[in-house]
Amino acid sequence: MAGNRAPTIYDVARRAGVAASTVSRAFSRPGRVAAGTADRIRAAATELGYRTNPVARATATGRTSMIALIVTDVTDPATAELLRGAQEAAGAAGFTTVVSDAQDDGVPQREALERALSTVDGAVVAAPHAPDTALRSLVAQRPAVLLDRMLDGLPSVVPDIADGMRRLMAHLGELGHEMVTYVAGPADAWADGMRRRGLRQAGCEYGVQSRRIGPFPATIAGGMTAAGELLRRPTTAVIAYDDLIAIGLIRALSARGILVPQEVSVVGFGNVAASALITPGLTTVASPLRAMGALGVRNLLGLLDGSGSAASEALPVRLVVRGSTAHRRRNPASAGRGSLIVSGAGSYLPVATL
Amino acid sequence: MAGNRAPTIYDVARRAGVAASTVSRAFSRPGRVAAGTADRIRAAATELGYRTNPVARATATGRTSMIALIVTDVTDPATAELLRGAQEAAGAAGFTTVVSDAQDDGVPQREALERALSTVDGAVVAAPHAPDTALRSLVAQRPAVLLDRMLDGLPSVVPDIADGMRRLMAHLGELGHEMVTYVAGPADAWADGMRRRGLRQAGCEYGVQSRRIGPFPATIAGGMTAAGELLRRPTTAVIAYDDLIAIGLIRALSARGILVPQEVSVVGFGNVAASALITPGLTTVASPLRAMGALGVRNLLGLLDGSGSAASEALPVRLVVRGSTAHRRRNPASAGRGSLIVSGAGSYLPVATL
DNA sequence: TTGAAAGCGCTAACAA
DNA sequence: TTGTTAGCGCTTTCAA
Repeated sequence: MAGNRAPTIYDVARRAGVAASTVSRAFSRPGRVAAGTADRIRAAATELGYRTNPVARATATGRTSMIALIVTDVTDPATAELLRGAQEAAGAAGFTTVVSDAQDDGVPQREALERALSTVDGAVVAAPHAPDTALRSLVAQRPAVLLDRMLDGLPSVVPDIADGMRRLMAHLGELGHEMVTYVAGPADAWADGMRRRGLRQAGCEYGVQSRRIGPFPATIAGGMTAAGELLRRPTTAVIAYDDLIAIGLIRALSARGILVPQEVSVVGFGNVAASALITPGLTTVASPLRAMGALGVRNLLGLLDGSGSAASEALPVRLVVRGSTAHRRRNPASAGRGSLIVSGAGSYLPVATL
Repeated sequence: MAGNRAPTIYDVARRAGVAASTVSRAFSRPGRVAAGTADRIRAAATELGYRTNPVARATATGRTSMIALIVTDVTDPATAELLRGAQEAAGAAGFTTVVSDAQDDGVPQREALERALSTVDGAVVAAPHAPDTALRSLVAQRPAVLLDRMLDGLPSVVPDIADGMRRLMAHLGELGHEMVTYVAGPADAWADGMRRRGLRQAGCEYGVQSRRIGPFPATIAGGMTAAGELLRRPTTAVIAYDDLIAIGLIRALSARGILVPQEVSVVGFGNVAASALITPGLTTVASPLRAMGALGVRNLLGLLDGSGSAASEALPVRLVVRGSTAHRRRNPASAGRGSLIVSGAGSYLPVATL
């Protein structure tokens, strides 16, 4: 028995009666080898149980066919969807994915990130709150495309937030709301800036006023905190930075006896699984997460083989209407207890049909 | 300018005035080199911005310092926790993680899995429903440890299901339930068998009868289906195979006007995030997912460097009591039922405690 | 403790 | 179309 090590191209070459380089060609660029020869080689390979060794190939070519998926929180449901899309696209293109959980750029993770980065050809990065500088230093090391965030001229794939905001405003406007409160997410988040801008524009467009509270952390706890502030500044409709905040909001509001959506409508961004599970279901803007992950990878791959442009793309979103939004009440039934309804602003609302 | 390629040990060697092999030693096994020399080398390395090349090292040693995390569903919240724990442990040990989403062993993914497998030193596998044969062929290729599932003598890390069942039974028994219905998960799932066995044992121990319906898919939809069958065979307490089924059950039951927990108590397994979000909150058995992921990796690493045993370990679970369980009603108020529930929207049900 | 030299398995000119 | 021949950057005997 000739040792137990895995067979190499040399073993295959000997058995097929060709040179090792021919075997290499047969696998790395089929077509560059005569059909008959290729058949013999394939036959020999399967007999021997030969499998190409990606590591050896990588040393020789300098390309590993691996890409890093760098995220700040694997446990975030949105991240998971992004990952799935990215993995599918990578797998389809023959690439293996290394996922690195950078956990908000914590110091201990830095080393792991560096390690991961040095073995991949490029990276797809979903790090909504990472500091710009961190991203820049990352991009300096390897080609990368950003997910769910834009930065300078760096290639990225994002949802069309402005359009999402427009749909939200249209929806809320139809329901008779004349003013909405935006519960802001982390101040450094690119998405937060986009939502604010979208809010202003859509507000003009649909004649809906807006004001803002926050920032709050993009978590359920953050939303619960925000609810406190909301109580002091009544409103009939709130747009939360994301689903998690919206969920926290709904929970805290409900706990205090405020009816959602009867007294206040709440909407979010994201359409995470939990938004369909809570009571009432959350009306939200759904980002095409899976598609974003996949497109991010495809764009990165295009960048790597030079066939792609380093452009940014905004993918269409869709409005998912659930139970957390309702028509603005003319006469709040809950007059007795600390209602959230704004009585003022002078104007009586036109009651549209539901 | 000497080209823009990354510096190698040769560059460092020249600058430090030593041989390349000495530089190699300085990084791969410090201590095997004189302190002064090591200092010079380190200095030269940082000046040049040298970083070890993991790929080259891997060709030379045959070990990549990467491990695969093979899962069947990245979007499953439990999987995400497992991943996080595994990643932390791997990172701490200087290992990079490749995650492969095998998606229930679908054919197209097979190739991606093979690719991933051939670049790693070993694998941690969280594939609750994968066929035994798939696991065996996997383990034949690389050392592996199973998560949340046992198979033969393969090393694995699992939760202490029997104990979880005991706690559940004790809890339900205290609440006056004399008979529970177990809503089974996939028949081929190892965990399902364990739950059934645990159920029998704990039933004896606490004098609680049990019967079983199913199997059902371990999804919310599966739970909703199960609810239909449950209606035909009334019960005061149900133990679901997992949280997802339990959630589906609660939703479907509520939608039909059955009060949880007043008319029927429902418990699950897993303590996924959503179980705290639904109304009522789900009483469930929490597995130490993060710890399991981490331990799985550590055990794998032990296996790889020969310092570990190929044993299986069961980690302690804990009972999380929320609003979905209550004392058994003497006289079920089925009279006015249905009218009490506003399906999907109302805030009549008590808001679960977090 | 250090250096010289031979690989690891593959790819990529360059020739034939 | 195929073979020859250098590497890729690192580790690892084996000597010195």
